[in-house]
Amino acid sequence: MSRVTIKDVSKAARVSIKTVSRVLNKERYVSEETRIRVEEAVAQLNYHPSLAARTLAGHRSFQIGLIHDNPSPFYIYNMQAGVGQRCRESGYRMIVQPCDIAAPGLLGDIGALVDQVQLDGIIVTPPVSDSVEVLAELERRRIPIVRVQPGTDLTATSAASIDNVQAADDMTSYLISLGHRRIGFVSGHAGYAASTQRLTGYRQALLRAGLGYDAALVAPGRFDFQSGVEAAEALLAMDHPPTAIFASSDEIAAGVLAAAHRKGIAVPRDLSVAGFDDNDLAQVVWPPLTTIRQPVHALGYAAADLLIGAADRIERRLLAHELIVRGSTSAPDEG
Amino acid sequence: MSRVTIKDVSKAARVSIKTVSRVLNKERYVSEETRIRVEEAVAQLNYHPSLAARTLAGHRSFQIGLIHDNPSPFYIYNMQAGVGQRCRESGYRMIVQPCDIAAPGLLGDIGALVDQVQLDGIIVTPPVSDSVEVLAELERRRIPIVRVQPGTDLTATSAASIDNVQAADDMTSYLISLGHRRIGFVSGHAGYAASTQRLTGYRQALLRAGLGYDAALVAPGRFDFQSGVEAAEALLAMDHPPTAIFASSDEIAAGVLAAAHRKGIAVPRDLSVAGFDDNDLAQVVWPPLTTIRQPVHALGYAAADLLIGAADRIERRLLAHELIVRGSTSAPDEG
DNA sequence: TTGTAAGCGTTATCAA
DNA sequence: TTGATAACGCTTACAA
Repeated sequence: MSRVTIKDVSKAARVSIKTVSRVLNKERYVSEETRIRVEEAVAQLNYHPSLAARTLAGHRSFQIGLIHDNPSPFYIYNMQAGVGQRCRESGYRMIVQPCDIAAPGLLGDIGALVDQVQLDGIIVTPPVSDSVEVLAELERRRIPIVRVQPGTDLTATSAASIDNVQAADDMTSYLISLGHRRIGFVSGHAGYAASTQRLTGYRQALLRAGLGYDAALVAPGRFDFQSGVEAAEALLAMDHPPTAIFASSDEIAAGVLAAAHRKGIAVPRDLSVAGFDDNDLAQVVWPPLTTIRQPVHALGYAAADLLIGAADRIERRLLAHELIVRGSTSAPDEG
Repeated sequence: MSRVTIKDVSKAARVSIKTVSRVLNKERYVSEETRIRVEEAVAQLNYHPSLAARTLAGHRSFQIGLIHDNPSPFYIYNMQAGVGQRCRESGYRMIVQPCDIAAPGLLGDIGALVDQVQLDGIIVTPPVSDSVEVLAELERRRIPIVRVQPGTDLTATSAASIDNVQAADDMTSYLISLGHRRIGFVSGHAGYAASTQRLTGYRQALLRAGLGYDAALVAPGRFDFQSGVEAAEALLAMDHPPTAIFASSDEIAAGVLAAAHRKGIAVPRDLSVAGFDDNDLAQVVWPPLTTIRQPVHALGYAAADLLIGAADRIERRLLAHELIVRGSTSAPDEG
């Protein structure tokens, strides 16, 4: 039951260890005949090279890290699905490290992860992607970084994003096309870049349509259910309440719907509710909601792809909204 | 910018490499004075031992795998949080591998993971935890396995579970204590062990209370929203409709609530709705729902703990329902 | 209690 | 196009 090593393969294929290594790493200068013999031996013995040995001897670990401190299970789930898919395609492993951005040992934990595992690259999702401390710690280690949806220092690292402004503009334009003239807006949490971007898109669409921007129609939210309830109650209590409300997240949208129901307002007949579908949440529970899907899976795939390589092969057609993918040249080659 | 090695530490502490290794591994026979000197050097140099080298030289990789094919983001999120927490406590890394239980290459993928990474142990969540093929593949590799909520072959491996029967019994008893005499039940998906267990608990509580078990009050569900809607419509259309409905999952419960609203039935005044809170979903959107919390985070923690050791230290008080934790003796020691 | 030397299974270097 | 040999950074014998 002991391990099958490269030596066993080399014996079975009657070549040197180095030649097996060449085949494994798809190096050039291996004759077709030799390659086939080696590959047969590999399959025959069910050989899997030791990652530890490859890491120690070479300069790649075939492992990438995914760091997050995100309260949304849906986001994490889809992100991991995308990153995981891209990893599997190239034989990489995904090391997931949930973290607490406010924890005192955070920097140490991340540093330890990078050093101990010798990660080939690391993906950070919001809000960690905008932590200057974390970014500084990672940069000191000269490890390829990809930030997902960075809100600041957009050109500092590789990044994968969607265009929140455009998406919010599209949704607002859609509501306008339905005939709405007074469209309320519930914003996201103050500190998040996405909040500002979505508001910008909303405003931009209104102005372009000649409807004007009325600050009274914008209520503050916090990306959660309760803030949606509160914001909707305020908006619906106005003298001239909006006929449509655009929520900055689906949890907010669910809260808006709940508030409308409480007031006996029919959705979508008397009130159109639209929202970003970050969480798949509202769609499941509340079909009357109109949503813009945030392609988190594709974001994860693109992020991993920037690390693993072959960024050109991204299937952009998968996306509800165009990804903005910026690559760095320091990404390692595919293995 | 090159790596800090054990050699650098040994020089700084003026001891041999082996002594540093002893301190790192908390071996005995190191004088207090030496240990302190080494630890200072480690901190000073910000030294992190190479996992690859430790794995290659030793017989531990300090990495455990978490395999899942579960459509519930909440489940995955909480599971990872629990496993991740336990890993961090002992310097282990968590390798997450989402999979498709129906994919042809599944067994090969899992085998490759175990062999390449030399995992110290592996955690499998439902429904993978009941796949005989996967379990056989893992057992061939003699790797410590922990199954979460196994439905079959309960004694085949280490496992972490909650008592679904007891939890459903408790919830049903609670509804009875509220005065309900006709309590509907919406079951989960047919193939899942949890479905049967929850139904058993429901029935058991009814019989004990002398209310009798009426199969007409049991409607089939599939753990999702839509099946909850359909089941509730059927139950509420009966000549003597139930005054309470116990849903086997929170998504079902959300569907039940939606159906009740559509019929103009007030919840919880005219209809009590109860459900398992697997997803945190219903609690967020619908406060009138009574739920039994499934302590997924604790399940993950316990599962990782079985692998990493020190099973005794589990905080059982965290749990809504007692965990059933069965350990094997093959778990590696803490590092 | 501490140190020396021989691996662990790969890749990198250099030679053939 | 191939192969020998020295790393890689650590742990495990085995000595001292």
